[in-house]
Amino acid sequence: MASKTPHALFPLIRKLESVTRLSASERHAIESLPVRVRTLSARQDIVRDGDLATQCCLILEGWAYRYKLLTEGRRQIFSFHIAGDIPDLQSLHIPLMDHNLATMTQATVAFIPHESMHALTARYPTIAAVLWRDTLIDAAIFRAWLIAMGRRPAFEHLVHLFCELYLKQEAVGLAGDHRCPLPITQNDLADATGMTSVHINRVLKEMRGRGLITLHRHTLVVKTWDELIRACEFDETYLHLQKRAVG
Amino acid sequence: MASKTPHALFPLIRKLESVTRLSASERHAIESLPVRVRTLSARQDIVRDGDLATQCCLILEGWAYRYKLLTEGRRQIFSFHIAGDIPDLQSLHIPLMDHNLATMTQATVAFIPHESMHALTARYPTIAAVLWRDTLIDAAIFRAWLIAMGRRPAFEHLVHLFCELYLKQEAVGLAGDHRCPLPITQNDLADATGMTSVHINRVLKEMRGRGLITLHRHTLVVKTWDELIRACEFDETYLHLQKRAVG
DNA sequence: CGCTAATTTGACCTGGATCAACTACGGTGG
DNA sequence: CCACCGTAGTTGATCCAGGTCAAATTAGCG
Repeated sequence: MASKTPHALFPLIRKLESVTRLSASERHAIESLPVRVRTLSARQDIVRDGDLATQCCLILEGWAYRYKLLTEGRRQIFSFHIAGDIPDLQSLHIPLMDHNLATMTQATVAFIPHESMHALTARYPTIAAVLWRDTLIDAAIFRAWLIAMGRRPAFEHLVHLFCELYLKQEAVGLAGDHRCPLPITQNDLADATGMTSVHINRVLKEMRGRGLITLHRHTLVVKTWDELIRACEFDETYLHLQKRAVG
Repeated sequence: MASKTPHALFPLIRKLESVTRLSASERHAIESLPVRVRTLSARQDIVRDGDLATQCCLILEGWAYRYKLLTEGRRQIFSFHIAGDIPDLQSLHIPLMDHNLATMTQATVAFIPHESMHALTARYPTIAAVLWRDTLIDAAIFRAWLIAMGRRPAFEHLVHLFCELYLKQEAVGLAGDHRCPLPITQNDLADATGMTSVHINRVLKEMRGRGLITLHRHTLVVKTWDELIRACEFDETYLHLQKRAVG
């Protein structure tokens, strides 16, 4: 491994190997996937609601998010994505998009044709299983968001989201020392939580006031992790994070 | 086909064939799955939050639902399931349950060991793909629920849910003529939509008043489908229903 | 018939929305 | 270096959708 130059799909391989051990041929098959790497500017749609997707998008760097627009300017954000994620993996089996995928920040992404993914998963059931699993975790996160929307008050809801985003980043080495990037606006937080940006602002003020967190210049600083966990009954099980199998 | 006695897994085969054509050996492999058929009474847990699942549960008759409990008696319902659904298919790749699955009504279910499912999907990528697709639609429905929770007022939200439940049942022949079973209480509707049962009751009254629907004795009667659709900007794309490939 | 769970209604309350400024700040161009 | 501008964040005042509490009323069901 150390002798090879890092492959563009390394983030994907790392993710798969955190769940299962890949054989040499499996690893080789992945590395042979045809990829098109692109750098996109912030706030740019990657696939749109209504599109027929023909490729998947692996995030190599930066943030992306998924959302849907309703009438009267309403917007619902479904998820935030970081390096290693394939936010539109679901399009592999449901090509007709029912929502949008866009960059949040400037981002580097790798596009992989569905065709190649289908060939890969048909030949290597293990790889198919791990990718499938990934989409299931995606769904588990949706369920967590449903709980937050339906049964948590605003304060708890937002704390819960922060815990999730911190842990997701920590798992891939993007967060640490109680601090992580959070390159999203209060308006985005509002559309992710079903609130208004005004109320997000007030809840953040309250969180600062209680000495739980700080959110400044797109950086989240967690003051007291334990209290944060307690403030929202956070149970990380649903994220199904592995203990860093591969460095 | 007509010469065979109906197999217990026929609802599953029908679902798979509505998406793809199965070869004789694929069909045979499914019919050879070891199943344990049971009839359960209403409101009985099938798998619990925290359990390590070892089998999947195919619903043959009746309703099931998934939910999670929080402190102070809060409950969030994630989904309702009918014949043909495998509500815990996700446990195949994430055995550690992060929520509960229970019957809503008395129900007949078929249990299939994970082991057999793994063997089946490893051998038949096509079957794996269709089952994977099914879990992706599950996720698509979660997204629709997120929108409803986050960005729809109560009335619209509930109308949307009714449209979804009607169409899901219609697709498998359980609804028709603007009428379908809805064997759930107003309290369940409340926990599914993030409201209180009092408010559900008032919204239902309003819906009756506007002549949109009737909900009585666990039967939903749609008075004017078009208005219902319009009242909640319903777009059925996310359900990815097939045009009845197999009868 | 009687018991329990489910539905319905009324009175009142509140978390978060709405509306409307105002402030801070990172560019950008002169 | 500063003036300008657009985006994002902050704050106050007021409002209302939906929650809470409590008490009937009705439906199932053994």
